[in-house]
Amino acid sequence: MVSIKDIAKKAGVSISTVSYALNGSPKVTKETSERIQAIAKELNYIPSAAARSLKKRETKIIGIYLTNYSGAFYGELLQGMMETLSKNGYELIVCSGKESHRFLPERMIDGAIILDATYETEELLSHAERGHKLVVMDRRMDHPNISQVLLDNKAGATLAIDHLAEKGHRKIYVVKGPEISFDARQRLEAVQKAVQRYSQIEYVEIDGNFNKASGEIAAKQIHQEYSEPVGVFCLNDEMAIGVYNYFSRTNLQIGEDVHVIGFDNIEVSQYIHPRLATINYSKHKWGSLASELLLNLISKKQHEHERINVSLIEGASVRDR
Amino acid sequence: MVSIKDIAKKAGVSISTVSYALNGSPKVTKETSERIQAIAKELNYIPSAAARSLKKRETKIIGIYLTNYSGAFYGELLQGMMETLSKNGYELIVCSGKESHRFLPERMIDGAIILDATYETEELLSHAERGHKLVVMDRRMDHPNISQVLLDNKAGATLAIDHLAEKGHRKIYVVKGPEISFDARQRLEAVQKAVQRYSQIEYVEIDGNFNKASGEIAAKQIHQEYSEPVGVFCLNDEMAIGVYNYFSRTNLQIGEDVHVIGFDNIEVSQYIHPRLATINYSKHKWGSLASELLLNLISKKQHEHERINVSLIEGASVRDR
DNA sequence: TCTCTTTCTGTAAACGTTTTCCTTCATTAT
DNA sequence: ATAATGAAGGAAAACGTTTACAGAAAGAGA
Repeated sequence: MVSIKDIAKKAGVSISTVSYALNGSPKVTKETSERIQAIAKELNYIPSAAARSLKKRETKIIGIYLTNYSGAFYGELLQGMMETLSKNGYELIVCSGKESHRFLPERMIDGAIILDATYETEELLSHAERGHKLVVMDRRMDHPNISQVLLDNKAGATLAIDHLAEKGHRKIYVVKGPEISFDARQRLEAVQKAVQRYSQIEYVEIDGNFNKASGEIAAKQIHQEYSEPVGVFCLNDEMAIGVYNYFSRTNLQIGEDVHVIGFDNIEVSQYIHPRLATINYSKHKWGSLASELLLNLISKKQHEHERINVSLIEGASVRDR
Repeated sequence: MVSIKDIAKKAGVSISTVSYALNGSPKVTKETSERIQAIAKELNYIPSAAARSLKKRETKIIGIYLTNYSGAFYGELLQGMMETLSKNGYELIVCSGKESHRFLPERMIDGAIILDATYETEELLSHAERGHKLVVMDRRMDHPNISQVLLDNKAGATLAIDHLAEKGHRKIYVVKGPEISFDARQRLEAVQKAVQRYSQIEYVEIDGNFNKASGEIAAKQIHQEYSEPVGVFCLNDEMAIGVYNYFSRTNLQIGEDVHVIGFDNIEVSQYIHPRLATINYSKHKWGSLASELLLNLISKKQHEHERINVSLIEGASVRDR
């Protein structure tokens, strides 16, 4: 591997001059600088990231922690992050797997964005305590080294229940999410509050796990109890897909007998029939905002709390009763 | 930041002893070792990744290069990679964005898996030439530092055409992929060859881009020219979804008037109606095999070429004419 | 001519590890 | 008693940068 030492030798200057030249410092004359640059190129010089980050104590890399990459869900989100970060000279890497947790404390990355409910809050806190910068998207945390940007789950869940109620539904099922998910808990809480406002509504909770399989299981239960048209609020779209899937094998029709609304507006939701009513929000903005807050945290050292707005998307999966 | 120097001072030993103790070397007695470990824990010591990789010239991190993260497609693939890698003490990071190309030459990662047609073959070659280890999944390359694992696109495309022909289709449209994609080129080539075997088949190519939008545009053309039932082979499932989407707004029915088969068997394909006929392969295996080859390349320094088998999945989207 | 700036370049320390040699000391064999 | 062996630990170099500081040369002001 060719290092600045080799360049220095070839150029007949010291390594510091090479370093200055390569970093465009004004401390070295234009001619020398250009001569050095030329030699560097000629020798195919590439700096060592390890050496540089050892000395500079930064890597210009940000990590995003995800539980699993599945779901078209993440595409837009990551795109939003990448754009904001690369505009500011940072790179994004996607991390998963228990061992990757070490990236932050070992200073392999300059900061982390967390969207992984299995990451212990304790652990995050200890990182923050050590001076590492974090943005959480999946929990509420208050610490000078942690910013947060959360979905307005409460508004979204309320919107969903109101939509079903408005369409005349009196019997409403809610397919819940996993206990570990902050979003799931917040959505459920809002549902419970919203539903209280409608005294005539009969409300039933069914366990769910945010994946298609649990949507199918929930659908089965709904099917077995079925006697009249019902509304079903799946706390995410993926479970709603599971519900569709189940009912496609029965004689009950989505949007006729079973009225379904989801949450997230994932890409598939617009391609299934009937179009899934759901709660939408900008994944792109969520990602870019999270990145922005992280950069602020790193440079200006100020932590902030932001919220992402949601809106209702109507679909033929929910119609008048 | 606490370093081994601090530990050494507190333990009253030299830094080399600390290093040995922390790395479980037999050069230091069990008692000393345990004492040092305890002090390390007490001081909350975390090693510096930069310092270590500077010295050891390895990071135990593998990078996978993707163009864009969209598509449920990647979930399983990455899962397969992660499993194989973590079993061998490696971490996986997902890289995107032009700047992330530097990770490999700067030795931030020990090897890379390429699934990104926009990555120049030239560039890959120059990395390999420098001694870096690569596995390509999206092109054919022959170099001692490069292994490859490709889909059997030829078999898949042939299977698709044969399936349509077998179902009695005489007019077949092929919605192509982008010129830049190796998979697209291979599939098209195989289609052209396969179609020659059926003299009575009328065969039409339509441009496509591997995304839903181009599927819709292709569908529009097919619709305009429509006179009798046709078969449509979309070179990937995503475009097939676009075709579904277009025809859902017309009076022509998929599986009745327009018979569609895709390629990839992405998750959505089984949730749309009618079920999309497609060419399937194990994304999990593709990923784990790629990782395995990379590890072999790194440890045993031998390069290999592998192929992933494909199979036909029938669906109601293709029926007898 | 001498000193004072200014402009350029070099010296050397530092970042935090790993690892190759040494040194020391105790144990055993002769 | 002496030499040989082995065990335990230490000193120091090395990995490839960055950067504070020092030094030299050259031009300008006195």
